[in-house]
Amino acid sequence: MSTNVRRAPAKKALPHPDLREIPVHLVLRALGEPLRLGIVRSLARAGRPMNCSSFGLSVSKSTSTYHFKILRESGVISQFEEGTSRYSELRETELEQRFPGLLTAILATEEPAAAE
Amino acid sequence: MSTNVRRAPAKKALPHPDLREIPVHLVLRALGEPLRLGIVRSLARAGRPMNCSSFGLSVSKSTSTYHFKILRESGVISQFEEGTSRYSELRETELEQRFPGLLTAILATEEPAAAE
DNA sequence: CTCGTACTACGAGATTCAACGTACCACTGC
DNA sequence: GCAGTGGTACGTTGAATCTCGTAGTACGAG
Repeated sequence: MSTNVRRAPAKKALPHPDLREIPVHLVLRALGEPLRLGIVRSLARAGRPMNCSSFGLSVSKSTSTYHFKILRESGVISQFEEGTSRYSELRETELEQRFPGLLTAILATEEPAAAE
Repeated sequence: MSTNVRRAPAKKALPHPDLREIPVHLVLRALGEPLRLGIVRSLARAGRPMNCSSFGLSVSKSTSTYHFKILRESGVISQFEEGTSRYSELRETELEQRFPGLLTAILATEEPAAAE
């Protein structure tokens, strides 16, 4: 074969809701859960997509999937698959446009000693 | 008796949590409920204490009490009794100090057609 | 093809939440 | 005193939420 960069990593996007159709109380409810808020904080700190398994959450795999799904369905994060793993990313810009200042205000809050 | 203004209305305050001890996820959860968010919006629009019964909520008395209690316990509102009724007030200034920009950002969101 | 990795979907259990009715208390006005 | 108003507290019920285990899919390495 010509080169060794033949195959791009196959970023497959998953379906995401249109943020214009998300009422603010859904976002608040999604972030009103310590575990999910922690995920969002990590994502914001990282500033780039993160592998689901690199959060070091202390719950089972199926429980993580559940929380990531809620975050995705409430428009807070977007996810795409790359190879064998799934990456999550904060929809920071869109969120800022839809709910100006909201995410910033929440993230500015001090952390209650990150669950390690 | 001497005069008819003898008795001041007897503003009796109720116990409220110290906002410094409220983690942000509690506030988010409290506001992540449409009915409670509606109450907070009304309070913000009024800009002054409101009688519990003047919200015109379409739930039973005991349910209102329940939601007001949650808002009070999560530090969002304060309540005091005056005569025979109880008034609620947004803890706007304290909230702004504890979580700068948060309440503003939330209230700036358009309302999904106020439940009438 | 087989194995291991990374994650999902489904079903089940425990806990929490939202709504209600009833009973009750404090105050007002008659 | 007695009734009415405005609200709480308690117990209950149904729904939603959170958690997990199991089974299964999709991919990459060998």
